[in-house]
Amino acid sequence: MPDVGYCQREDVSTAQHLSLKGELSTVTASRTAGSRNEHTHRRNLSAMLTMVHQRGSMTRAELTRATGLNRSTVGALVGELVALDLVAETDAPASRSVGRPSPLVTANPHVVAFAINPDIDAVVVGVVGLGGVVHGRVRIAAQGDLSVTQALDATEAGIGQLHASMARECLVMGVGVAVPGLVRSTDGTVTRAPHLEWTDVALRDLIATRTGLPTQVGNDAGVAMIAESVFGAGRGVTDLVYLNGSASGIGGAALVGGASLRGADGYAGELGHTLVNSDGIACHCGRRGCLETEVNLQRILAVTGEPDHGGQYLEHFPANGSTALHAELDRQADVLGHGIANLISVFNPEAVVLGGFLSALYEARPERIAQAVAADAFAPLADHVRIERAQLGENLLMVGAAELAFAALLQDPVGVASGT
Amino acid sequence: MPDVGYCQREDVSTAQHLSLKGELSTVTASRTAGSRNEHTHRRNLSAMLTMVHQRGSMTRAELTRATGLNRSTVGALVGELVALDLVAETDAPASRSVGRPSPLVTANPHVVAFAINPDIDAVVVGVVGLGGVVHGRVRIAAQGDLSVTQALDATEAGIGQLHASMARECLVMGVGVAVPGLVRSTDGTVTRAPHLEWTDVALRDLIATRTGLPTQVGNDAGVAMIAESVFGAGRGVTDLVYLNGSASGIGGAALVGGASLRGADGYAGELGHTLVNSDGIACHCGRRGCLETEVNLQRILAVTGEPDHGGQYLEHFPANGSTALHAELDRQADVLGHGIANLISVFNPEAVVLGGFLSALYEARPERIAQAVAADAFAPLADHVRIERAQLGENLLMVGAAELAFAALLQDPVGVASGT
DNA sequence: AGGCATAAGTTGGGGACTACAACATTTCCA
DNA sequence: TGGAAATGTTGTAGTCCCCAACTTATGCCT
Repeated sequence: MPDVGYCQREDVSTAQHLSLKGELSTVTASRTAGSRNEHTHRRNLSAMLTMVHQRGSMTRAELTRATGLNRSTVGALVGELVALDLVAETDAPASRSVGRPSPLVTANPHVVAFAINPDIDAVVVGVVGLGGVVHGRVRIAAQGDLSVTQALDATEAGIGQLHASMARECLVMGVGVAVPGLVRSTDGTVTRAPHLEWTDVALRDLIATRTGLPTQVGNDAGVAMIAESVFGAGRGVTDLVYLNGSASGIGGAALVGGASLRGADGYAGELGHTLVNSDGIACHCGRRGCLETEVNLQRILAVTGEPDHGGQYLEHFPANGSTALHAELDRQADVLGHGIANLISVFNPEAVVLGGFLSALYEARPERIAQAVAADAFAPLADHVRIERAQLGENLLMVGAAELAFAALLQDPVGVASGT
Repeated sequence: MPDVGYCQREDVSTAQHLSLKGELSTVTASRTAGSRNEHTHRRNLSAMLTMVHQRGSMTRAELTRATGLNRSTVGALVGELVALDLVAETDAPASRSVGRPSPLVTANPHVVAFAINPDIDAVVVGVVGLGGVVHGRVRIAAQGDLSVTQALDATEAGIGQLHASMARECLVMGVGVAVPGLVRSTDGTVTRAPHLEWTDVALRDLIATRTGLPTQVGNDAGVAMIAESVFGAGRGVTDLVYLNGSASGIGGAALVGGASLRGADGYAGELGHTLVNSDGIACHCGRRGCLETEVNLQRILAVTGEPDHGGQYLEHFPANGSTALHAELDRQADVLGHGIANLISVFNPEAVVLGGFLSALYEARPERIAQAVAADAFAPLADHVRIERAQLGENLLMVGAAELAFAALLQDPVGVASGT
């Protein structure tokens, strides 16, 4: 019997996000010759659970239309999800139209995942339910720079705290971790996290053993992109580029044909290290003129003369700042526009979503960035692209990391939920 | 993971083709739509036909192992493909191992597609069979620059010539077109082909009405990438970047998680217009220092003082050229290395495949390019990436374009073949 | 208030597909 | 020459979905 879900880590990691990606290497399959009819059933359950999770409540009628399946089929499938306690059916809300009211199907928010985000000075731990509901979060400050051991301790402590305050009926599906660094997708190892100064940390296994829960690890920008694409500015978009500006640099990720861009090892999407200015300053990556050295919060703080206390300008720049600040914002807006145009040439996205201080920069200089993009990119590509600010605020990484943990459940509701 | 090759992400490019059969409208919602039992059958047939098409002959036993399906199921499926005349079963070759010999299943090379490649001075038309066999090709020269009408006439003439010489039993599945320019994937319109000076040409419909055959249009680099990924240097690779250097510029394409990168409108992959040198010369795209202005065959010809007569240096550079040539090759090798490093940061590919004069450049300066890549890219990404020369020669675009035409058949053998 | 139209859930029959097991066939090797 | 290994073939059972007919629930109109 294939014990789907927890024990097969490769399964879950390749199935990250919404899409099923088959591989052509067929050697591994011979053991678990999958029953195909059964798989049809699983796919339909998966599609249905994914819909109510992502789109919120839906009536059974809406589910019928959305899936194209027969009413009777939908009824049976929903019943199965209800029996697994993954969704709940409630009576229809008052009078919306003629006809017999259709029951409302809602993802059970008490099916939860823990979300972990280790950063330089703290670990943030949250608990997130199906539907993207953040039930709670705690921030556990580090003493000095965050070591791996500290991170593990904080993870355990945070989960413990949240566990105590959680509703009794909560069902924990797993742990999702968003790490600011390169994460190898095959085994969830943090190959290199520059700001944490971590190298080759087998984080997935460490957290999995510490917590006893199935764990998934992802790059923070990738995780944020997933969150925005499912619940935020990228809703319903299949091709988008996400750029996040934090105090420590620019992270990037892309959604390509509805699937997140992973690359051969999971390292894809280092969009902060694409060239925007050959004459620029040296980047810590060894190159010169990377996007993240030219469009950079520290350089803005240097102009304003402020110390960096972490969070300023991640949402807004002052409209009445100094001339020097305005000049620097102009410069960075131009460079960002060039960088975006470059990415548009590569990805032809439907939308470009900006988070962190890039969102603030876009708020401050929307037309300037749009002009730089229009000037640089091929017209057919630039014409249709939407530039948008990220919509999910402080819960961005929590929701996204939880999404990592939910992926296995969403892909195979019966296998994962009934095995628990 | 129970499912192997037969559960790949549905290909958007083929979805549009299905719609003309008046199929279910579930195509548009394929990401979330429900799955049916008949889909299972279709996917399995598709997987099997795709395998014999791409890998060449396989025994039924190999198919059984590769799909993980039951022997009886495979027998029935193969029988169906034989009945449709899409594959042929032949007796096993002499004694390869113990046991009853397994019949050899081979894609029927007489199931063919026409491949069209309009270029500045000519249209090349070919006829390609399943399995990637090029049965024949003709080149029809243009008078002056190639107009759309000329291209259509040449297409018709070329198909006519090839038709006359084709085996009687050939079954024509459609037409695939490789165009040097931006092609909108939704309707096969050539939005802009700079070197042909075409703008907004509804090429798919024009050729479809002219020939009476279902037609697919793609960008030439994308088409070449598909060919290399299926039959050439990118065999078995799911994440690769392809760069092709022609006399008129650099085309690019990427394979991402086993699917070709298309973008929202199909324009993705303009890798020749990514920045490599802010101080570089102006590009026809309006920017400065694009990869294709810095790594450029014309600039090499300018150094050697030769006139451009089309085909030189697309395979080899002379080892004993002038000092100026060598200096220029060095410079271009360095720039190409930087550009590749940039793309590696973005895509984290398993392989980078170089075609056209870039292949010749890599042959001439392998270590120099490798060094530039290693110096610029993150070590974890650069370490594993293979840089390779394209393997398919003059048939590259023929095979790739035919692949466009075969896509619908490969995805739904019964629907397409029995409808013919 | 009571029918009528609309919309949707429910139930049972039928079709399509795959798995499995038992049996038949072919080849290699001792 | 017979046994082992590998494979094809056939019939049964199980799963899943669709369809049609029936039932239930609501809004609207007379």
